[in-house]
Amino acid sequence: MQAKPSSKSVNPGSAEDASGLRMTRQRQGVYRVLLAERDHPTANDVFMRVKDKLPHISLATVYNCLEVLVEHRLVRQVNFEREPSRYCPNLEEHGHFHDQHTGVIHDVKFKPGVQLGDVLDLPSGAVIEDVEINLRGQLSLA
Amino acid sequence: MQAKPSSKSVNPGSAEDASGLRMTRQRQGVYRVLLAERDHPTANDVFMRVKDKLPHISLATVYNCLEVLVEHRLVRQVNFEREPSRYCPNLEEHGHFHDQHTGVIHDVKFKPGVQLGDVLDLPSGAVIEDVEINLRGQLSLA
DNA sequence: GAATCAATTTAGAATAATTCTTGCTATTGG
DNA sequence: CCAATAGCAAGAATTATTCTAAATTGATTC
Ligand SMILES: [Mn+2]
Ligand SMILES: [Mn+2]
Ligand SMILES: [Zn+2]
Ligand SMILES: [Zn+2]
Repeated sequence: MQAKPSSKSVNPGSAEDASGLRMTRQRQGVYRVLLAERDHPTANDVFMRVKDKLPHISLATVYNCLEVLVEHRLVRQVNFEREPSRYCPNLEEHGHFHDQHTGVIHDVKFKPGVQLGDVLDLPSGAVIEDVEINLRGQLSLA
Repeated sequence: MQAKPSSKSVNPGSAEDASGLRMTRQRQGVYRVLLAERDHPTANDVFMRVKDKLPHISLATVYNCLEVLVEHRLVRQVNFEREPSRYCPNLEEHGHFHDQHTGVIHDVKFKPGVQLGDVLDLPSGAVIEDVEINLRGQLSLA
């Protein structure tokens, strides 16, 4: 259990979001990199990109920032097979299509009104916290 | 390119399946372990179980066997987050539900007649080779 | 059955993404 | 300003998996 430091007024003048995330320069930088190009970069990709703005940032910090952004649900972590994790700022529920020809990962929207239970034979009493849909294939030009 | 050794008759007396997989003692043992308990064991789980029958088998061999069984589609590899890979002998198309309370992974069937394209807004021209659906949550007794 | 020779197995080393440790710095609230 | 807490950086550690190299197996041919 964690004793939260008492703050009477709601963080006056502090750069925290509603959930108490402190938006440091590094977290800001990492988050901006993710928003800038929505191409699902790896931690190392993010590291290389964020160095432009923050030349002294470390890879460990990039991992820390990504972790905290994921925990606070500003970003989603995407895992394909056993490849390095990728990160995605798209907060709508969506899946991913990995084009194995180009290597590009595309967001895939759910059709409106579709319920998981319409599609899958869920164990009775299952409370789903997280859904992950990953597709692999190719884009044929035809 | 691989020159296949010429065999006039179709492998008389050899223990190969149709696709040319040689069913060695080790591969047999690994495969049997997977069929015996359909609980999605890790490579290391398989290693520990198969040792009963093959005390000299190595972990590297278990990995090799699993890889070749996956390539030959006798077994599926299941990845949750960044946890160790798990292996599943259920060849029907299905998803997985990870009960985070018990740690058990349940197979989840697709409802009959459901097409991926009914549910997802696939990129046009996408040819899907592989579908992976992973759910995380809990089973409430209610 | 023996010779051949590629496929397989094994033990151990190597790899690589990620996590951990530790000492330092920055920020917060008082 | 002070004390407490949170965050950062550098490098070490972890660990699932893959690789290497040498020994073994076993299918095919003689
Ligand atoms: Mn890729
Ligand atoms: Mn688990
Ligand atoms: Zn995405
Ligand atoms: Zn399964």
